[in-house]
Amino acid sequence: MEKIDKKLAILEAANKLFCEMGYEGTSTRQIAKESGANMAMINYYFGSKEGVFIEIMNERIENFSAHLKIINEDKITCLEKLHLVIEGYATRIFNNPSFHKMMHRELSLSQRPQIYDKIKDAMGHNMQMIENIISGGIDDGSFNKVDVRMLIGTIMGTITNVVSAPNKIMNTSNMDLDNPKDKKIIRERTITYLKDLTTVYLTTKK
Amino acid sequence: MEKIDKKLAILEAANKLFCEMGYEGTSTRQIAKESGANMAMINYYFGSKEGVFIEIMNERIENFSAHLKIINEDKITCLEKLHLVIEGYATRIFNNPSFHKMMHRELSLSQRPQIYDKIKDAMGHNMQMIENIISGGIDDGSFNKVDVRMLIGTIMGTITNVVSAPNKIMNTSNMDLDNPKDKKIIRERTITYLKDLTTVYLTTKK
DNA sequence: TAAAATTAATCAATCGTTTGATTAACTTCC
DNA sequence: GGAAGTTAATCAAACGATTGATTAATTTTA
Repeated sequence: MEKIDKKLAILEAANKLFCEMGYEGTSTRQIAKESGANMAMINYYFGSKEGVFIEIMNERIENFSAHLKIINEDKITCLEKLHLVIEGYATRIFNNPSFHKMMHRELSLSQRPQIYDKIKDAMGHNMQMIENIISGGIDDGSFNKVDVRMLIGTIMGTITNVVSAPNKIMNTSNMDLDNPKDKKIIRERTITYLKDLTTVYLTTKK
Repeated sequence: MEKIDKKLAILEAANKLFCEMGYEGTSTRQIAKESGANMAMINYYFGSKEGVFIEIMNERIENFSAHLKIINEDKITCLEKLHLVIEGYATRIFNNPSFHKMMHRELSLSQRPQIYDKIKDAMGHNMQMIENIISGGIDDGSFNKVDVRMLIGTIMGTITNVVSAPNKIMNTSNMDLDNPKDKKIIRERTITYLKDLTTVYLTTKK
């Protein structure tokens, strides 16, 4: 036997290709070539091309969901909690923008039901957690009474929008999220803005 | 003999299928079957499958851009202008959510460069117009000094987010954007929220 | 009747998947 | 301890199906 990590190699290659080319746009032959594995290994390990996709998704979503749980237990104000969530959420997405784009692509296509449900569940879970934070602030009077789920949609949607078209936000044509320096600039600007927006909207006395 | 325009029939069928199944996920044979035309007619009229796609995109984007131009000439306050833009933008997108999703799919995949550039140009043009409105408000002192392009990203991103996962926003599991009644409820809630958000954020005196 | 529109048939290429054979490492048994 | 048996891993080749595109023949239109 040569290598035992061929399975991992396939997952990594497939992940990269799915992000870049999309699911339909990636062939099993490309995955095999990129990973250095034989084509048959894909079906041998994962049953099918879709099996590879599902495994990648499951892994990522688990990993993603785990993060938010910690914040809600800290003994800090609701606004500080929310700002921690924004920071964490933005950091995660900016660290892997292409995967985040692929997730939304899957969500908007709603072809593979297994994946579709998985993503929606994960997103729903995250939303519920953020909703608890904001609702907590409203209940104790520190936040204005706002449309909570819409505000969550704003936070997520703004970040997604920046990630999918960073140059449109930055108004320059050579910003690149793959460049660490550029990425940091864009991410920090996004976080600063979202903190300001939520603070004003949630705590301004009319 | 049925004397309906086959060229138009192909465009309509392709548009529907591309929205539902994605570009790669749609075959020329499906388009032919759905439109009632022969497969060869697709290449006869449009040269290629991609030719069909590009024609659909060009048509839509032109149509979309035309709308925003009117508003900026009205003799109303900047805030009223912005709210008109929000209404118009939301209404457009909610009237054709599947096309809007397809546009973002294309944008996130950046495969077909011709299409990619077209979308980015159109979006950039729209953003510039909205930016002028908000910047105008900031200049005449009626708006706070905010991160203008980020705020535009918020408006667009929030709407996109609602469209791509309406049930997550509405916190119900049976909302359907294809149902006119549901669509109206979701759209109005989105517009109301965005008007409130922008008003508070732009006009609150600190 | 010439041009335009439409058709069925076919093209080479590529798709995801499956096959049967081979390799290397570990178990079992005498 | 070494031959025999068992296992998972890997491979090249081929599978049938489908892809987008093209051909050549036919029909419709003007």
